[in-house]
Amino acid sequence: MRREGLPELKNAEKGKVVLRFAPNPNGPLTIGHSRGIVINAKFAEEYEGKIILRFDDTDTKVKPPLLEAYKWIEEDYEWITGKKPDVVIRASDRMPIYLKYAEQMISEGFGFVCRCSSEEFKKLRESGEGSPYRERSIQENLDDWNKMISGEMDEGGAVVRVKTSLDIPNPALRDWPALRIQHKVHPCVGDKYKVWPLLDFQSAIEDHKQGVTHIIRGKDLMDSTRKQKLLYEHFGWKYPETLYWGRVKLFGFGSFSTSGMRNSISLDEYSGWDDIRLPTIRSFRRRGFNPNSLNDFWTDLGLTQKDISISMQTIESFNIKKIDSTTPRRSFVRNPVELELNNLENDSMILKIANHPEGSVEGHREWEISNQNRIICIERIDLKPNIRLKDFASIVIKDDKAIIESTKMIDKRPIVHWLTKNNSREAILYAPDKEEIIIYKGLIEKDDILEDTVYQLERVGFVKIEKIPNDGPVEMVWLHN
RNA sequence: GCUCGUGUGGUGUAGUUCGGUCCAUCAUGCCGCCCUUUCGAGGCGGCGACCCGGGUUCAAAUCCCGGCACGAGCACCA
Repeated sequence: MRREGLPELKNAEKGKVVLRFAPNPNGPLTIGHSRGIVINAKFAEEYEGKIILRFDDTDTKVKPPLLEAYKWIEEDYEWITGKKPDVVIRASDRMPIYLKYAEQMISEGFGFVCRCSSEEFKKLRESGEGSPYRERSIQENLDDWNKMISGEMDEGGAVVRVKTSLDIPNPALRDWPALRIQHKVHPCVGDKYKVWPLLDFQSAIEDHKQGVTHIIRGKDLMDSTRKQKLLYEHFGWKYPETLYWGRVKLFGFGSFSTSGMRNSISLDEYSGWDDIRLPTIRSFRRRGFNPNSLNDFWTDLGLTQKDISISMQTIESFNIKKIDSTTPRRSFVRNPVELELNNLENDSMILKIANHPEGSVEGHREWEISNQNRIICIERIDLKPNIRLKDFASIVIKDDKAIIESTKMIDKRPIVHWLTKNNSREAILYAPDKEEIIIYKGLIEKDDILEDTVYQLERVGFVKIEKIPNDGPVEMVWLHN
């Protein structure tokens, strides 16, 4: 039995599945995030469920939210899935809820305020001891809690912990921290809150409030699941089904973290979040990737807990399959050499060049060749005595003359792409190469090109034309071979 | 160190729940051929893997035991 696509969801009822995708809005989405979007969207489609886009923006210090990123992420999401999420929420909007549950936790004695420093607690945890603050009275805890939320207590002065058994073998789970003090201004809600929940707490509460039935997350969050289950037991809630995926590394891209990219961009090492060297969704979109190929790619990878390394070539091959038949061909001559056509059969003629060799893109371009218009350009690298100008004629090159031998295919000489000088204009192609951008200068067809359109430049590769200015060169960005 | 997870061809992936139909699937990659007026696409063929060692069994990728390797968590990040 061979399985196609994704595995089945446990305890999933059609129409009742609720999923969520929860990024940190400290930057736009990367190609790595797109896995979460694609997989969740796929499951939502299969089970007729809904997806919540939740912004986990409860850290103002280490990964401060970027105000613009909320909008960007919604755009990125929509680009990938072709639709909007069913629900969009921001954790920062829902602070009263989290604080209320935190207080309930303390009042009912399964949470406590711990005044240990992180170093102190680390030592205690290692030796299997509990915090000296864990056995204080509920009233003492509540008093400290009020100092925390009023702003009386300094950052680092205390955290709220979820009380667990100290006998749990996994040290990561013991008395785990749920909320901490952060006085820094939040770009959305200002300085209203002095205490912010940590991911494990905020996410646990919110998943319950939203009725999330299935969580799909990275396996680095396995201990999060375990911590949250402990919290759910305290509250008497039922924890969602949970699935995990492993780490994905993209060959060809170094390790990019959102905060790292943010820093590099602020240092002008990159032109912006859509810099063609960056593995962001915005960059992929800019370069002309088809979002459906991302869907096919991640679905093909499926959902495994293995840590994997993927070649960009694999993603690209999915994209080629998606776009090849609908992408018009054009001619781009790098390092052009001018030649004068000789031996024309007619004084004037119009060449019809198909937009696509298989005809899957309708139409053609018309190139005029005449006695007055007989200068052509080919790439310097193609400068050989006997070549064939694609779709036109076999020629012999002598000095700067291209002497037509025949318009018929008379032998198997190399076929090269070319242009008439009259129908050409300057163009620049920007291609990412690791940390560099390689610039190719050349000539492109003057007519029949459109901005924001993906073309396959014959014998070069797929590109997107970004700008066709009135003056100056056409600007193009590299997609792939 | 403690805890958790993962190990199928170059890269991914199916099969592992209920052992036989698996001399192991599919994709990508690489090689060759065909087709094609692109170094693209398409077609055909080929290459190449069950981490290791024991055990159970008529039979093990699949079950058991023991190693090994890799990754993650043990943050007042997400």
